[in-house]
Amino acid sequence: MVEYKEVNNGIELHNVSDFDLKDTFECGQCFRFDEQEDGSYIGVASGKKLRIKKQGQKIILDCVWEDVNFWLDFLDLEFDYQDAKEKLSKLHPNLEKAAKHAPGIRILRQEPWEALCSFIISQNNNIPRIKGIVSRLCEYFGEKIDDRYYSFPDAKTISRLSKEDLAPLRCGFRDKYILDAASKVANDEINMETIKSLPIEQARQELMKIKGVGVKVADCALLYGFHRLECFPMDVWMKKAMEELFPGVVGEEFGEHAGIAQQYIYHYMRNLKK
DNA sequence: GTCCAGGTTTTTA
DNA sequence: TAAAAACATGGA
Repeated sequence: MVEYKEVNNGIELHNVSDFDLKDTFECGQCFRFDEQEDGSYIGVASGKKLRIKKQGQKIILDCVWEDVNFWLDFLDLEFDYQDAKEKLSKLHPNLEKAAKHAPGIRILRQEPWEALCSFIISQNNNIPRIKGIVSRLCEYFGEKIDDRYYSFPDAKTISRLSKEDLAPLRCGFRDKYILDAASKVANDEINMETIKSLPIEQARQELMKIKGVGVKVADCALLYGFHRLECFPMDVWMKKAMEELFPGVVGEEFGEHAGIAQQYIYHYMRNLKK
């Protein structure tokens, strides 16, 4: 169990291991946490703002006291990643290598709608531009938290917009996909609550009713937005990684925690290229 | 100017 | 049915 106490500059966490800020926030799973000059990260989730930093071995949260449990959950700090890593590492030597490359990754529990919308924007796009579009989406249509930060606009808000309204986002052809997703979620044609407990293939099919959502975007939404760890999203990087590092292996073979393996591998592959 | 980016849809053969 | 091409935008 993670424990915490109030200290002079925030809330100090105890009993946290297998967690690194850079590994977690820069492994490609989220687009709304940015590193600050002092090495801390600031981001927003569910309309709440968090500043988080490492001080020596200690993690310090800067947030409202009442939100601590929300952030512990969001950061997935109660899950035993060491155990998961040990089990995954036994499956393949290259998976062990990948896990050691970014041992502090945790799969964030992002909001379903935000994850879905973000990964619709991600298609045929690069990460800096995805972050820019998501940032403008929040700035234009989210609710103001302070002078610099905004919430992620909900589906109902976006469903009332037109392509013209979305023009300043400069998201290109993805505008119609965002609007289709927003209207289907807002009018309950697709129920996010229901999807949470649906068998994985049915959940995938539900999300794929949205224009612009194929298998990969659906899997990303399920893994990052619904915390369905059995999902193993395959993008161009993962396809390359599987060919080169795991010939003859398919993602399902990594089992109930395949999604965690996917993050280790994705991050590892991208850093190999540099 | 060309190529490419955490894909998907549409068109073509 | 399967393989190309198109899709907006912007940085390299």
